[in-house]
Amino acid sequence: MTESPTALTAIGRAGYRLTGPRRAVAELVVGQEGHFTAADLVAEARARRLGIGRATIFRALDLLLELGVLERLDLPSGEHAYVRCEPIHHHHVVCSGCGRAAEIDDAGLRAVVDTIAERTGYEIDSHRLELFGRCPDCRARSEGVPS
Amino acid sequence: MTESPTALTAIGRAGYRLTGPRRAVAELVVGQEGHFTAADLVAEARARRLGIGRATIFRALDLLLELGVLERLDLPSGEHAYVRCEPIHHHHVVCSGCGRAAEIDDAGLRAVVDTIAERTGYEIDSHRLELFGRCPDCRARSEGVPS
DNA sequence: GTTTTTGCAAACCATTTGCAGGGTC
DNA sequence: GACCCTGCAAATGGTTTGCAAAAAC
Repeated sequence: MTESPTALTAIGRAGYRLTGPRRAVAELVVGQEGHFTAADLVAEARARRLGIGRATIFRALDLLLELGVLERLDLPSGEHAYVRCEPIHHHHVVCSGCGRAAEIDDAGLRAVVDTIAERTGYEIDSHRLELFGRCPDCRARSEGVPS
Repeated sequence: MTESPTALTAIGRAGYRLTGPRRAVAELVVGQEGHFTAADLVAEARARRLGIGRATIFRALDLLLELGVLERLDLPSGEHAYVRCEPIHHHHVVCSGCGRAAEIDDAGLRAVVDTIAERTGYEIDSHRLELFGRCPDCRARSEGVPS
């Protein structure tokens, strides 16, 4: 169940130095349940007295983004948050209750993108789909009362 | 071809006061070709010596967002930008060349969202799809040289 | 030993807010 | 005339940067 190796080996393999602070940030990231902000990590690092500076956390996040271990989310509120993800899939359903994110595969989206490209004449390089809702757990927690 | 009325009548109809600064911002917005940032408008307002403060511009943008005349985009860079749009459609293809955005309708997306809801068990409240690519004009401008 | 990385603090940028004066309905 | 809106300047919050010391290779 250790997912840290993914992040850590990615760092090493990419030719970046495997330093203490980076390990620490990777661990913090792995410990996050749902989505989280840079500020969350900064706070947690301080709370645990890890002695890691803001800047280092931001730099580590950038690195993890670049390696595809994390993805940056833009929440409806405009906040920037991050979620862990597999380096391949690239869409998430984010729970507005607990912040947890589920990864989703194509689900027919490619066809939609192709349709749009055709209709608009644009050559589409990239896209981002973000979905927001309530996860099964959060629904169960509140739906026991059917009015 | 005047699109200003849309924005202006929307403001009035919604019960907000139709003031000089708001008119001015609406005009600036209408004059934008592609997407733009709040900073762009601030700079332009200052260049034209309109005497409108930053705060007012931000407040006017919020208003236009609320009225559905504008939509906020999160560019791949993480920047916040705005585009004019019809109050109904809610997805855009943004040109990375000129910044112009085309609106797109469903194009099968609803089915995709339903599929995702079914597969993940999430109850999906909202979603955001942003596409980035090159518009026909920008493609034509550079594609004259087929290798 | 060389090069990368870190921590700190200051700088920076975008956005928000408090408030007195001015404009709109 | 009452209330909404504006400008200003200061506060805020998030992110970046410069640089000397420390760590990794």
